[in-house]
Amino acid sequence: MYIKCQVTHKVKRLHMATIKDVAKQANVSIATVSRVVNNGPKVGKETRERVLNVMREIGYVPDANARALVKQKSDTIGVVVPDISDPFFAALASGIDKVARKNNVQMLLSTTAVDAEAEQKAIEMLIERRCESLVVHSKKLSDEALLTLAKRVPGMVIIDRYIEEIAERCIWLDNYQGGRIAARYLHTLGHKHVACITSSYQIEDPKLRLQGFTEGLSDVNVSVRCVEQGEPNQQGGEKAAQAIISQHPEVTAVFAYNDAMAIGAISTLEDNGYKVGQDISVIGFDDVLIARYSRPKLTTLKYPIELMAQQAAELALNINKASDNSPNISLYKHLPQLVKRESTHLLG
Amino acid sequence: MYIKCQVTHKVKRLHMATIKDVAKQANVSIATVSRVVNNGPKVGKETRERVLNVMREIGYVPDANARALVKQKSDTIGVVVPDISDPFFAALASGIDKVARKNNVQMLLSTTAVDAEAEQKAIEMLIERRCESLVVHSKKLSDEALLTLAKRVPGMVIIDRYIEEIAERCIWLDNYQGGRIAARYLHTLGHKHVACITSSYQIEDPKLRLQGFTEGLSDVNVSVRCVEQGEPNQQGGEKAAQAIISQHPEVTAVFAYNDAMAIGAISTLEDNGYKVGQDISVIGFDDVLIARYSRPKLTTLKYPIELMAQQAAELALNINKASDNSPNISLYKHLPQLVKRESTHLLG
DNA sequence: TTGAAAGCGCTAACAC
DNA sequence: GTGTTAGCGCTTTCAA
Repeated sequence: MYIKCQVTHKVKRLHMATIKDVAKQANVSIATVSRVVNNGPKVGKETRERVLNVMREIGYVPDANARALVKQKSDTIGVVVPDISDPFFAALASGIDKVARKNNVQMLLSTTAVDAEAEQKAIEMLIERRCESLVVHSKKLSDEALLTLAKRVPGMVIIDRYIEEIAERCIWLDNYQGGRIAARYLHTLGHKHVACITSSYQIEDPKLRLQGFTEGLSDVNVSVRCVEQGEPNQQGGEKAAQAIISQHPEVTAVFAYNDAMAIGAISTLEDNGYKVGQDISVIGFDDVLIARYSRPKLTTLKYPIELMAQQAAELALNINKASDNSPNISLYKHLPQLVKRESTHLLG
Repeated sequence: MYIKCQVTHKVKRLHMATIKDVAKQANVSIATVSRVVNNGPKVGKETRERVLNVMREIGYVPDANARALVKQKSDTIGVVVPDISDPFFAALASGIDKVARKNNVQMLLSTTAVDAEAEQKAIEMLIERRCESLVVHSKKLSDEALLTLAKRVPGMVIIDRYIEEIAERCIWLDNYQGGRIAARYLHTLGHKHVACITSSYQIEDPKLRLQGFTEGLSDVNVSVRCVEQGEPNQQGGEKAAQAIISQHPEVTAVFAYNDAMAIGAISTLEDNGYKVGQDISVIGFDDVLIARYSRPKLTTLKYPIELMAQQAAELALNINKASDNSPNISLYKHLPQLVKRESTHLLG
């Protein structure tokens, strides 16, 4: 028994100080220590001082895991995104982080490949960690899978996707209208020969944007000359533009799936002697950082992702508190906003 | 007593299923359930099946907090950065996330304002969460403060900063040499009238880069014509360039503190009739995404932050395992690499 | 192969 | 004001 105690003690030295250590040193009970740690109400001024000092001395740091265990909550908001190095998702994460900080909550980030299984696992991991709030960007999981998950986790909200059954927990962008807005603008500028660069990824967003674009255009009796697919990055945009100018030299305006593709397209166009913003118009989508840095500055549709992320975080955090059961769902649908810069021009 | 039990039971229904629920349902002890959850060795095949089924049925998800408590480790790597929406730090986070995923570890992100107290608190919070590994980017905390923290947390590594006493836990970039490299290159191109745009933030990096730049230049008998300070962003670069062209029109080359400032400078320059890459050269620092998207494409010094972050994460993770006590510290110092693109030109 | 029991560090009654 | 105590959900000996 002696030996065991000694060993235990020895091991302890390597670990962090616990509430017991503080209690012993300060000659109080652990309850009292707990009270001063949590700024509890009934603690003698002198006692509090003494405990505080001991805490400082031995470098006591409360164990959040233990606390989470007994309180049944971890003050953590979980976030699922495909890739944090993508500026779009960085903005998303940043928005969530801002409201998390304001609410004294930590952000736990889980990245996924763009892959259903990875998405499922990422969410599961956050549930294991007992995140009471979750903001999930998922493109690959089925509606059913997401629904099941949502049922299990009341504080889970979906961002960038609309699922009717849980509409009150979806913060999303109307991609279809985005396409229409682009179409209308190009029409206003007088363009009759337009092309569209879309993403080859099999998710809804590009389809909806293209559909909105096409329909918006056909409303004014112009039809899309050609649709080029590609990876949704600069290179994809470059290749697509190549195809467009070689096969459809009559085109005077291009609507790209996102800013990266738009900028890739611009690069190809300029390299081939076109003056973007004079000879040809290019319009992007998202309005990420590069849209402002590019030359010519990119006309694009602003995806207010940071704002949406903040809203999503707020929602996720609030569901668990006072559940405002009359949410104004109409506020959850966002519309992209046209940002006119230099890459588009009035025809003729 | 009855009442209490009932109440307890009622509350339980709202919460997640626990190991006990599984045990009861499957008619085994919690020890057995634990074994199957952790793929323990000695469990009867039939028993395992039964337990697995029950787990699925009642949707059991182990509580990571409880596990962390008893195992005294949380399989979490903590990261401290000022602002995740900054592409530079997004890249840093992404690097860490990659190795975290590979090691089945979650990433806990803590952002700070650029402020000593916030940095301290961020780190403390991660210690509370019992992150066994930490990667910290801190510019405002003093060496002493960082040293104290490092002593308390063996798995803490510092990134983007060198502190001699814990050199074996610092992954850093030689900013001074970066400045020299820029100087040498500009000299090679024949420039004699050069300016420097530096950051007004009071941290070491800009000072070192400027010092390296100045000394590198004076080695070849050219002196820096003027040094403009500004916020380390596009706008700061714009203003600085304004000052340079109005006060020192003879300047033919500019070394900017970072890519954002460089691009701001380019923007002002072009707006004032200069052809960057022909009339005047601009060189940036970092090589973030925008350097490749800008027009002209930016010549810059690559800060291999993602690589460094991976190395930092690897180091932080390994310190706690087999402590390789003969680390090759020389590998921890990184050199920025010149990336020649279009914003610089041979003079004359 | 399985179960009983002792905690991990902490909070929250409840008692004094 | 302060202490005692019963867990939170889990892992891990030690017995059986």
